[in-house]
Amino acid sequence: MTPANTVILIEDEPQIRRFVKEALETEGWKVFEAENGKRGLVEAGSRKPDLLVVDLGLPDMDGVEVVRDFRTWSTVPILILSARTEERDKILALDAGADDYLTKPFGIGELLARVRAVTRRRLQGLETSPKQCFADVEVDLSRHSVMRNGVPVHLTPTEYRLLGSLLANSGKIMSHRRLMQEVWGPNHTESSHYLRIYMSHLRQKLEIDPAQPIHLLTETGVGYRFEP
Amino acid sequence: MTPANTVILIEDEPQIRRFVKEALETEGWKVFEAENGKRGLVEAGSRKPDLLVVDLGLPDMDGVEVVRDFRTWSTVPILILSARTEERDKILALDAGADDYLTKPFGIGELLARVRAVTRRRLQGLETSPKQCFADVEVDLSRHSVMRNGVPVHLTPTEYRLLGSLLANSGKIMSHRRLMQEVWGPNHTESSHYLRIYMSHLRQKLEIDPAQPIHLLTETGVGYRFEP
DNA sequence: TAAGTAATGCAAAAATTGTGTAAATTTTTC
DNA sequence: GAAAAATTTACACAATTTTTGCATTACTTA
Repeated sequence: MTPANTVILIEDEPQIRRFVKEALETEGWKVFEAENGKRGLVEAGSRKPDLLVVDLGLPDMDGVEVVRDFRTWSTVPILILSARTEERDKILALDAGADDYLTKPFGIGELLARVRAVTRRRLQGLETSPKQCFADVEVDLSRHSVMRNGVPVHLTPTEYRLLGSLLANSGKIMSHRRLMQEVWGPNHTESSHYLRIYMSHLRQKLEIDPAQPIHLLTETGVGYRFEP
Repeated sequence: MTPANTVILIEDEPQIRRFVKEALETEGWKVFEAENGKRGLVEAGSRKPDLLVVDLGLPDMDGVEVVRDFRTWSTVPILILSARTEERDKILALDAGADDYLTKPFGIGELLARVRAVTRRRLQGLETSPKQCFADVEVDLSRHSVMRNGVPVHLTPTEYRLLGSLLANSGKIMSHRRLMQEVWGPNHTESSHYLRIYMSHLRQKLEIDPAQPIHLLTETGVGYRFEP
């Protein structure tokens, strides 16, 4: 878990709360606790959680009510903990918007595995890809997108590979031979002719003054270099 | 009539298979059965399912292996049925990519509620709301409905899956290979010929000027992208 | 510092590859 | 068996890569 993800744990029994809290913390979760439904909803509203773990049997309101209320404004995953084994209870909670329902007593391992399963899809979607910026240009190599002043810039596949190769070795000099090999493959290492043409294209598209490049630099007799 | 959702049921015991099949059919699922893992994977590859229900104890291979194999090319939800109550088994299956794990014996009601929970999440997808709008078009993936200026637009199942795949990854480039895998299954990754034909259909049906698309965009040599 | 040589930049062509669309044919579905 | 959908076939068109050609810049040495 890269950035400490936040979970709200709504559970009135202190022992179970402590047990679950410790388990979640071993997986890198930042846990906020609430001992009743009302406080839980307030916490959920202010902490911007990535997950809710809710006990069904709360002192002030039913857990299903918590789920319903929360679902009116958020799609964050909800995992239910409950001592109730009745099928009717499970159906009610799941149809109210819960993602999973775990019956007490349960093992730490299963709890954590279900948490992983329930948060997996969301994590995939929220994964922020690394962006590289220079001047008025923003490059997201993994998403294949280049923006200039917020306007998309179209690059051809070859232009893309060349830019990627330079950016991946930002600041370092890349020899003609090395660049040719990375972009055109191992059979095109003699000439650096294509390189000049495509460097020219990149400068036209990305440099403020293509004739006086400040980021896509020539190292005469050696190769090229990207300077951030 | 909206096209029925498809589920592959991989289960060797005939009684349970019939029991589960009938339950799913009452909810409008179109059920394809397989009595072992190999056949199940073949069915999954050719039927383009929206859900997999897998028994862990299969005669030819372990259910976890089925999950792993399937997950190499599809993100469709997987629900595990199992007689094994060991925590270790649950953890293994969930971490292999299953979305939920139901222990035998189980009730019809709980099974269906868990199916609803698991597919609801999928339709909301990666942080996408159930309804997506662009230009004069309104798409509701959960209802299988597409409207244009309030008028229903008919899409064939393939057109629908392709649109769904693009919308679920809104803004990102989807490679030919990835789209072919998601829409035509793991055995059609070489050619991107169908893709061009169905992209053309979608543009005819959804773009204001199909010859100058502004939402269903081509990334020459790479793939396609939906721009909201 | 001027002239010569090597290296680089760039435009525009030809060649190649990728793409859009219609229509005919086969397969599936009801 | 009729209708819908998927697949196959065919070809015009567009984008990209490669080739060609030459002007410009950077280094070297007299």
